[in-house]
Amino acid sequence: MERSMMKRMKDCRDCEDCDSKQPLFKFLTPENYELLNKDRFVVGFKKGELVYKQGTSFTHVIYLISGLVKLYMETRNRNLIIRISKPMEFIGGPGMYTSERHQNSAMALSNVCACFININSFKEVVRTNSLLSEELLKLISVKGQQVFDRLMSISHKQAPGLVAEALLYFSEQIYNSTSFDLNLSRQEFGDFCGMTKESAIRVLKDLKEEGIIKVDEEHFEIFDIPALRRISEIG
Amino acid sequence: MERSMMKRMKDCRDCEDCDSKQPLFKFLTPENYELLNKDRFVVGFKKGELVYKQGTSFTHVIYLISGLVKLYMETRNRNLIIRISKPMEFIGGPGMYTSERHQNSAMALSNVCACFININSFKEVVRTNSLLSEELLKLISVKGQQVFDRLMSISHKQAPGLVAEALLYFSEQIYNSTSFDLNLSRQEFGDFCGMTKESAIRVLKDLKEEGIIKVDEEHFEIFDIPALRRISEIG
DNA sequence: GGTTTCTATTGATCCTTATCAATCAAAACG
DNA sequence: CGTTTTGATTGATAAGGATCAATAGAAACC
Repeated sequence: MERSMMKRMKDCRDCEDCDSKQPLFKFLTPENYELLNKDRFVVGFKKGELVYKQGTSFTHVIYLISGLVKLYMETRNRNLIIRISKPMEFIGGPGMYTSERHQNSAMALSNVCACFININSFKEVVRTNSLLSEELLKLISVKGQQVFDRLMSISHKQAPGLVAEALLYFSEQIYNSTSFDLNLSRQEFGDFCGMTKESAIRVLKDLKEEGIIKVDEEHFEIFDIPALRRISEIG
Repeated sequence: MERSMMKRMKDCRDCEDCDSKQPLFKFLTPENYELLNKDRFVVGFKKGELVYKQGTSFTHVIYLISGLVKLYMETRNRNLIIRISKPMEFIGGPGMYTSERHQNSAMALSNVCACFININSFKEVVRTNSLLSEELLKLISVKGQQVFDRLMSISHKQAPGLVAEALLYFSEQIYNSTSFDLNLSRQEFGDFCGMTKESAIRVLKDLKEEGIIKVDEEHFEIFDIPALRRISEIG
């Protein structure tokens, strides 16, 4: 395990003093903190390890302290990556308040450190803290909206638009830079775009030849953001 | 306006005695009812009329008393019908707790009677009633899950699977019968399936020729539910 | 070090679905 | 009524991606 991850886990003795405190938690009372702290534990995952699997019981709210995680759904034929989760986010999807089962799978894309909070404690806190519960409603609504937008894109845009959108997503939402090392294989990148890896590769090649991006193995560089935005918009 | 709609509107003097009371409302206190009742009003819509339009302010939670409504998103090229809403459901989508704007449009598919509840009153009630807010979390989570499932279907299944899924949806979720008059034009049916009307029509033709369904204008009859389920599953 | 395995890439081909155009019937309209 | 308009249907064609196959290179493994 990395030194930085060890440090984080060691520091993580009390949610109230947590280095990676979620904005949502500023609404918590001392009693809330105490309850959440009781059954809480921190787990480290290595790249490629499954954090949880579609269909298993939803026993813990999982809060991502460090690293990247892919959330994806599996079907007979192909996988679809719903989104990439980054530190200070909850992962687990909408299963918490629906079926008590995970509706998707989560896999570590890098070394990951995650905090597991007992689901019953969490729900109890939400139940007794109306500020928190309103914020959680907002949070779930925003996530829901993002899935809507994904649905619109995937059902209407074609390959170049989808790849451009994906590149903008990674640049602006995940890595906050026009230059980044993508933590996904080409297969996974295709799964994220909702197409085969071959199609994704071909579009990347076109974008390279047009001088809009540079790709070398896992390293991506975006030269022309406006062009990508244009391609993403026209679909 | 229809007689039945007149009756409903006349009867709708108090939410506590509402004929079409939402399961969610059993958690309301008398004070909650009073607050919701204050600014509440009922509106009738004729088939084809817009209940609200994508991009406008989210000023009211809209509760469907009678009739069917299509919720859809519009883009440059095509529309996508997200779902059909039936009586005793809230419509409005996730906009309530996100942007204060409607993220989709709603159009009456039949004569419709809907109850408009002031959004601030509604939020105030949710804020002060933890049972209700937990139920709302569940409700929003279930809707979110359904969008996920839609996303999986549309991104992976091909035309026959999508049409079969749509027919099962209308039969089982909307009309509760294997024989029904569809309130959608062929164009709208295509928008619901996420394809062009021509493609949808061709699939319907194939299903007719295989003896799985019968279609005459807007009247649909399903003879072989298991076959549809099979087609829907294999995609 | 040599073999095996896995991933990325490219080319060729096929399948699915969108697009375009034409026809037909029903409904709306003057 | 005849005319216009609208929606449904069918056929022909084209475009976009998926699939399959082959190759190359890198990484993993004896």
